[in-house]
Amino acid sequence: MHHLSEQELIRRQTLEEMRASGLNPFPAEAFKVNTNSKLIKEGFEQNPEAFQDLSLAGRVMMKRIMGKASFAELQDGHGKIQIYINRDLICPDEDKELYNTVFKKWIDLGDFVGVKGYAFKTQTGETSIHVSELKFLSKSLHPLPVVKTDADGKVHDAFSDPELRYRRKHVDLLVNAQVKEIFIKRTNIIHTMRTYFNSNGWMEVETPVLQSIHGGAAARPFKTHHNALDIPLFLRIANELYLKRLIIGGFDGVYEFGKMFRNEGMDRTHNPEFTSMEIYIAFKDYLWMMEMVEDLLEHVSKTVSGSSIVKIGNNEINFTKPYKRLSMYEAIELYSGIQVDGKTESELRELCKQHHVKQDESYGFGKLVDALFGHFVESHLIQPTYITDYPIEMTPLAKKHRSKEGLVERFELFVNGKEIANAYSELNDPIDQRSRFEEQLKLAERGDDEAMALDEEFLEALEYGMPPTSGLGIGIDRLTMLLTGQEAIQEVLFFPQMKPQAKDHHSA
RNA sequence: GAUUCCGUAGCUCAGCUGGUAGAGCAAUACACUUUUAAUGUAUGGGCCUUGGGUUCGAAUCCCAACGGGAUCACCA
Repeated sequence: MHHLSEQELIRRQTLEEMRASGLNPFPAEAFKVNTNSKLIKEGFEQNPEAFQDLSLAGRVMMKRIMGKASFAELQDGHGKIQIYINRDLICPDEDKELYNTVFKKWIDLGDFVGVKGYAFKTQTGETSIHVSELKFLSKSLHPLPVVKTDADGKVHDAFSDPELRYRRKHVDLLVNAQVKEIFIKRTNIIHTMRTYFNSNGWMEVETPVLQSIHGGAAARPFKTHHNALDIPLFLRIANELYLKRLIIGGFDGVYEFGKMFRNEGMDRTHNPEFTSMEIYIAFKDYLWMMEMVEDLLEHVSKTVSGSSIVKIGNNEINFTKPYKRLSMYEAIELYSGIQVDGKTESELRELCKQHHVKQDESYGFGKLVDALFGHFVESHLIQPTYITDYPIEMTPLAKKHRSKEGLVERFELFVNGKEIANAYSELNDPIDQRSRFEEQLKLAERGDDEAMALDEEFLEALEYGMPPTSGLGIGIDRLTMLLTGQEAIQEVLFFPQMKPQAKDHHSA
């Protein structure tokens, strides 16, 4: 138990006084509501008669007491509304305790109350509730930050410390209205995507989070242990191989929204667990997938933002299809003048050294190309742009390009300088897949710690035959950041991972 | 991981070149029957992140730890 502040002590004392007087600070019975703050504010003007018999409930966020009449602000799930409380109206008899003691003294900011009454306009024109009944619903023992907005819309005493905001998201959500909007949008994004997929007949599925081989991506995993089997298990870094096994099993289209776990660095764009959406469609290729993705994103943007143009920082991103397409080699040449095609690994390494591009001896041809791309191109790709046709070495799960030697049928979608989607024509030749895994093992021996592991079960599944398939992965957190104009992943996660808090030295 | 800045009341912040703390809001008390960052008067509230050091004296200077922000590198 931490040391109680003066204000916390006072609230606990108030709690005792309430109990002593017979007023339950945490009553069990439901309080029936028939409206909410938003409905009243949006509807009262046009149809005042419909707002004469109201019952609503929420937190008291502000009290303005003026003797025998007071104003307060009530916040419910839809916003805030002002309530007007007149002593002689809520206490028509001699007993004025409800007003003088319960309302004025015992109700603290953050407490829940239920009110009944009718809507009206105050002298200054604000739609408010004229309260005839007041019921105490729940006590708040921990004071909330009091954030005020003045007539010019300027926010005073904002609850703005990022660490506190992230650690106490419940407080952030309560006092910073725009935070809630981000999460409503996030849910809408996911809902819209799901509806789009379902309407095409693709099926939502679930695949294992605990995996004995962490395949499907290049990343360091979290390791755990299963006691009964006495085997190590890993939290998934990807679900790709399982979803392909479902395509092998005969589904035409499967998708999964799910958490992935990567045991790597944390910063404003990386959380150890993050949400990805992966979808696999049989009898399609990556060219088809590009058309699907641009159609999907335009649709999602319009549905959740009302526009296909989204502002982020100083940039205006236009999600209207179609998107620009550039092969990886074209992109590198365009932004650096370097021609990659036909170069050898050692020639590329020399070029990297010349341009101070980070690389080391473990890098194969593919990673050197990727290093050049990251150095010269990525930050320029502000408007949605498909980068296509990647070197075979860096993409062991994609099908060889139908016409270009040494490349695979892959694209990544870049928006605002960051990758938000990755897709292939999936490799379905089990012989080729085995040799690609073996190439990965060689890279691992050279010291590439991101090289992929060989998965015998997956290879066996492939041998049964997989139809030509296109697969896509979209980072949902990143997409949400884009569509809500946020620059930190912590802003789009309810509970971002935080370092453990320092111990309280004052506690016994 | 590297660089850099920061850590003062419940919240947002002042505290200059070292002399053991201030404001607004919140809280407490009183006044006030249409206010809205309500107002007026009064009051209480701080191991100044932690641990060392320099000094007669440290919130202030130095070192370290812990926590955080920003930028860069890697990953989605």
